[in-house]
Amino acid sequence: MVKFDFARLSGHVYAKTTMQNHPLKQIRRREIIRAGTTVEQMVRAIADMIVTGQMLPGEKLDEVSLAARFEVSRTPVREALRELGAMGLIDREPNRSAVVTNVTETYLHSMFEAMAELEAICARLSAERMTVDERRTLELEHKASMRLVHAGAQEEYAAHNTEFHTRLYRGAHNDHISEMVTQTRARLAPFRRAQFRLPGRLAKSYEEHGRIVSAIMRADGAAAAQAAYSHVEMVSDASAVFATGMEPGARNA
Amino acid sequence: MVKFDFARLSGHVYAKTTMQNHPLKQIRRREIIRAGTTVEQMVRAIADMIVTGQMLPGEKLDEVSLAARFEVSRTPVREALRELGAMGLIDREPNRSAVVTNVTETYLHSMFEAMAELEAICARLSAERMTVDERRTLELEHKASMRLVHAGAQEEYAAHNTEFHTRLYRGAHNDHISEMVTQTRARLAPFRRAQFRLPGRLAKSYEEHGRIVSAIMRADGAAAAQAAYSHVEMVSDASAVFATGMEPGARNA
DNA sequence: TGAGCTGAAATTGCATGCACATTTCGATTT
DNA sequence: AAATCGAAATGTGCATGCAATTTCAGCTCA
Repeated sequence: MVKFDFARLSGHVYAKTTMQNHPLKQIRRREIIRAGTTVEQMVRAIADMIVTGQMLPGEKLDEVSLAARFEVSRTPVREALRELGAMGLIDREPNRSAVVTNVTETYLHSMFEAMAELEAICARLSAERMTVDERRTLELEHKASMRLVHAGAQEEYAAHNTEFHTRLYRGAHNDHISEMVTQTRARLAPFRRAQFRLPGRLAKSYEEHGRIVSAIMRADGAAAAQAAYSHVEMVSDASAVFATGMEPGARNA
Repeated sequence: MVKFDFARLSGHVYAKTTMQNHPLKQIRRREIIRAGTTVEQMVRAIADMIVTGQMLPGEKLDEVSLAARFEVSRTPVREALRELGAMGLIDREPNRSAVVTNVTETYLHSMFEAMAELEAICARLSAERMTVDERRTLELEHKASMRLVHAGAQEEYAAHNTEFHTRLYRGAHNDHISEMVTQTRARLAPFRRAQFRLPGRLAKSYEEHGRIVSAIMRADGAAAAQAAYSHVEMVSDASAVFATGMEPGARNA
């Protein structure tokens, strides 16, 4: 049983919230330490494990193991699990262990479709509402990413890609839509992980981004929406390969 | 301090999940009794109180009072609060009491806009995908509601209205979009409650529904989307009157 | 052989208790 | 009288413990 190291999480120093029996009580609580409560940290940590594929769909999450792993009691673990359940990352049923959500193929499809629709909305709104600064940064960052394509830097391009889409969400200037699309994106992450490994996918992605950017630059909402929709469709197709080959629930702890 | 009666909730018989000291153990657990765990019931109960306006934005939800009210310990209360927080119905910060979410005016606006976009998507997809049965029922129910408009039956029309929109969500045949729009709708409920009291709103709503239905019947997705979008815009405008007049946070327990 | 039963082990649901944080309110000072 | 400080009161965060449920290995019997 490997214990979990909170400190690794998101590059922040970790300190237990409750300073029970701790001699150094004078450290300012969480003014320097941007970490939140134990539960919040656990939520992030577990969500991360699911989203990055360290935990596969169907895998069980039992409370005592998690409590041991994080070195806390079951109480905060239960709260974290409840929140993860609300986020849709795990399934919970009364009196049985939580399980990493194993979406059906049709539900997965509905999520990809929803993703396309939401991204299309964001692109359209971005085309209509982005400030000059936002537009300029979007275009600059996009052009800068060409280097990554030529270098074939998959990891780095993936990071750029996330940022690109986040810019689109923010550019829509609608917080609720941003939240919805961000959450949907997180839930789809496990199924989208390996897409940039497909040959030629990087260049294709870059080209599709280009279409979105150019539509936004000329404030053509309809074109931006269209470009964003088909971009997500491509990703969806590319991901479907992995999703179906995944044999969910196979690795049950 | 009035204690809460679980049995009143959603018309189902209530039985504590744990049968501690109960002689009748042979009743099949929760096959007949559709109630769920204590926490689930509390989530529903509290969400209901918020959504129906029995609890106003800004009102505090302290754990000990709730525990007393529901006659449980603080542990399940905390879990319920965590879930309500994830649903966006309450705000929680470490070491302070949960508070009924008091959305800012701009966030409220973003939710109404998101609602319009989502409803438009549902209407478009419904126009493209509804089965003949779904289309027929939608039209029949819509026409039947004319009676309620003439009678001025606000309560009944509100119920019909909910069902009408739910039909649209289901007709889109996309579970994830359904979930998103349903959740958004729930969060907006407190601000939309009184809209049918506005003079002439019933007839206007009926007319707008009619446009959506007719577009769906002739499978015109674009028109359906357009009609749905402007329908929600109307509701948004009608609700804004109440939202701004609400003076949130005024009634702090 | 295998389907069903049984009881112990593993695991979840909730109550209780204590440490720490925040808020409240009165005493003291200016 | 207003402002400030500090201690009691109120409330949250988490640990621990017990009852109830689920799981599963071993057994029974058709």
